[in-house]
Amino acid sequence: MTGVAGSSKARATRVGLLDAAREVFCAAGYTDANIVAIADLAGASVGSLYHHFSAKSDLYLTLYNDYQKRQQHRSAKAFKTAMAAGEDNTLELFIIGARAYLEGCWQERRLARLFLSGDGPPGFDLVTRESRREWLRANSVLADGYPRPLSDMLVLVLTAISTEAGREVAAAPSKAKAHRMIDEVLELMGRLYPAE
Amino acid sequence: MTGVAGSSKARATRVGLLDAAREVFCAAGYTDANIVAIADLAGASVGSLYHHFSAKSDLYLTLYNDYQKRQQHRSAKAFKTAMAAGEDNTLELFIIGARAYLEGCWQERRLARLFLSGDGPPGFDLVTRESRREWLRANSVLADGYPRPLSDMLVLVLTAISTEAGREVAAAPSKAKAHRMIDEVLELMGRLYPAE
DNA sequence: GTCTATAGTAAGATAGAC
DNA sequence: GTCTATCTTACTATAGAC
Repeated sequence: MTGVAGSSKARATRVGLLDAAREVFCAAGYTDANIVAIADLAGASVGSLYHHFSAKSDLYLTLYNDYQKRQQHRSAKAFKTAMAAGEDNTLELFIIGARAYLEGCWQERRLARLFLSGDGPPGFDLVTRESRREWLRANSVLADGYPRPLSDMLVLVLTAISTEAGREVAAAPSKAKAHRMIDEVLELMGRLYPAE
Repeated sequence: MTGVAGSSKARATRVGLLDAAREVFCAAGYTDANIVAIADLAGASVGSLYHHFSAKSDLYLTLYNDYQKRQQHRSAKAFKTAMAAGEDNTLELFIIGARAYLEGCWQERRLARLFLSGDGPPGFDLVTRESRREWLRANSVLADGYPRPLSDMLVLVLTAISTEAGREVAAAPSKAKAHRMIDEVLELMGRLYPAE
């Protein structure tokens, strides 16, 4: 065991802190979550916590970035599958990506509720807005070369719908209800097909 | 001048504090706004501020409720005018109310940006969600007796669109751009007309 | 009844020993 | 890397003058 062993123990501490943070944040929200409670639950000290993370917001943002990466991955996968199957309608492709996102909101509903609750660190809404832009950019790279990109306003509207629907899906009382909601909202998106 | 004179002076202090709070909140957002700075700008003391308002959040919520009342009033007025003119399509009525709301977002863009920024007191998103429900309830009372109410999901989607569009309108660089955005987004809402 | 000055409190952040 | 003890910052509350 050389330096790597210490590193691995540190990693375990870090992971434990993140697990504890997820639990505490999901239970109490951001504002009411207590740094001491997170350290305690992880079986670590406050000083150790601050060794691994620069602030309460850092813990929260790390959890968010991991979550976001998983959501991005789900959408990209669905998107690529649809393209490989010959789908070439830009709005349809967006809707397919949105379905993957919304199903992810149901699967990870505790985290989705947390991040969509509005109770985050100062400036968190800017981070989420940036993530959405990133999501769109990544998908539009995949759709590169397609003839008709969607108008800015249509994209804004579709994104707003996805976000709000995600909140609702994450709060749904059952899987069946969640899927019914998803079907409904995607049907509404489909009505937005650009008029000639 | 009896007790009323003192009362009137107190009222002036209160109004001055609210004006100062609006200025500081709009400039700095909620989190970075400083209670002392608000009192100073109003030419009052912190103790005086706490005599009139119970907390920083109380100042913010008072500003919000006033703003919300003005927005509600704009929508209701447009709504009633349209109904008097014989408009009886539920979605059309909603869109007319949304136009009034969005024009209000432009007129009061500093406040609109503040309240739509996501930087408010803990739990403020619940307050705004409640306001939206209130807005819908007030309007649906006006439209009482109409045959086809909109589905829950359609209402959710329309509300999400209005909110997000309001944010964009409030950030628009010119009146012309703002109105172009409003026209665009209302046109998109119109496409959501329930299919048979 | 209204305001000024000051103290209290809670929680996130940090310093320095081990 | 981890921990304990301490510090800082703001919001909050109150004592007492006018």
